[in-house]
Amino acid sequence: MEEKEISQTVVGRLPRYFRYLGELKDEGIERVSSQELSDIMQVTASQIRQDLNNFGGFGQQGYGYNVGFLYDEIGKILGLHREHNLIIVGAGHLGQALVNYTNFERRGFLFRGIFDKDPQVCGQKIRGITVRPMNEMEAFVQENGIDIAVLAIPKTSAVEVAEQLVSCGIKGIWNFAHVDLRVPERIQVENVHLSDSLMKLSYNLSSREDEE
Amino acid sequence: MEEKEISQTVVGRLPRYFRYLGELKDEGIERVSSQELSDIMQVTASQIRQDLNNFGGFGQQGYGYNVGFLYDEIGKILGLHREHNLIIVGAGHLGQALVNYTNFERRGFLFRGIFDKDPQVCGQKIRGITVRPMNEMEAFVQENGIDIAVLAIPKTSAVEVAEQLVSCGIKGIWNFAHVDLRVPERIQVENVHLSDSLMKLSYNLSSREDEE
DNA sequence: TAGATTGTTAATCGATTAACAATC
DNA sequence: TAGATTGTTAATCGATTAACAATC
Repeated sequence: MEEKEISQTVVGRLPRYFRYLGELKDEGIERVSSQELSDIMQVTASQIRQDLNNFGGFGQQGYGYNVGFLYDEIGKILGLHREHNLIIVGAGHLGQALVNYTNFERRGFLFRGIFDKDPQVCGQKIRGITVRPMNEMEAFVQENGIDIAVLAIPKTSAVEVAEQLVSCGIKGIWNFAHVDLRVPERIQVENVHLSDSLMKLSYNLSSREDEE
Repeated sequence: MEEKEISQTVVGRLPRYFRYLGELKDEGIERVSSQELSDIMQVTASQIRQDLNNFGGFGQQGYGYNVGFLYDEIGKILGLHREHNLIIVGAGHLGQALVNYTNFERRGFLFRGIFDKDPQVCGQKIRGITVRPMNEMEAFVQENGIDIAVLAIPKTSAVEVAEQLVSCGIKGIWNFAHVDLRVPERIQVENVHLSDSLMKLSYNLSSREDEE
């Protein structure tokens, strides 16, 4: 389907376009030019046009882009037109926070199961979803068409759990554990390394001080 | 102090170097060459040398890099040799998850206060830290030398809270709200847009399918 | 000294911006 | 038709990789 491979740099910008277009749509705005979007989003109009043209000509010369149409198209590109079945591994604070964050569901990311190794936690319900023991995970993934697993566990167990998930056919891993997972190329991994992010902030604070 | 501005691309890689060097150090390994590190980290040796040389010559020809020394140096570059005083705004699930994540503390990021607009939540303690009402926030920041604020609140209130924080002298904002904050240039903002991250994963899952 | 490996310059590659012809 | 704005090519800029002289 895809002609050329799209760079991750471009992919990383798509959600932001999607967000701003959604806001414009909510405001009832029907059309937008790359220049107008450029002013709002603080990126160059040129970059916007280049980015969008990776996926096809969504605009019209002399008119610009139809907000609703472009919003829907980017949504489709991002795969938001279909539902994803997710499980969360790790029912700690972070796992709970993610389950309770309803915005994911609105975008079609549906939490189907929660797993935890702690027998004390198993059986409890989080937002209506029962926490299950780890030994039920692999069967659950296969029986419920789970495509994404969220790793909200310490790095010590993440590598092993990732291997289990791969072996039972998971397609994507949203990894909050602070390790780089080595998985077959067909498996998509998206890392959220919170402490890396905080260190970046720390660096920028220090370097700013140095300038003064 | 800094000679030239370091690109955010390079800065973004530093925490990862730091992590791997920490692991080598824990294993008792004393020296490492850029080539060895390259094999472990799956980046080119050339990039490692270029990145490190942005900050000075940490290695020695014919020998490589001293693991402990390089680890400490990168730590200093990242500003981890000094303590940071943080507050969390928003005592919801995410805010609680962050407070309970002890690794930040180990790196010198100390949570000094938690704030929430819900009177029901105020007065409660999370990991020994009392949740305070929002109207105490500005004074608290000034009186306790808070340099970083963590925004774990919905986007609807994030813009306003960010303005308050800026006005009372915050230096950095770790922003988990799904908005782009517009703050003066001197303020550092580091965004964690979880839904953007999930959408990226979703895109990569879809594009992978298309290839098959 | 010989071998190893850095620091650094030069070459390549990719991403961003500028420019403009195509066209609505 | 005239004006506006895209889609796209060309120019620039920055980041990555390769190569190698410096040096431990």
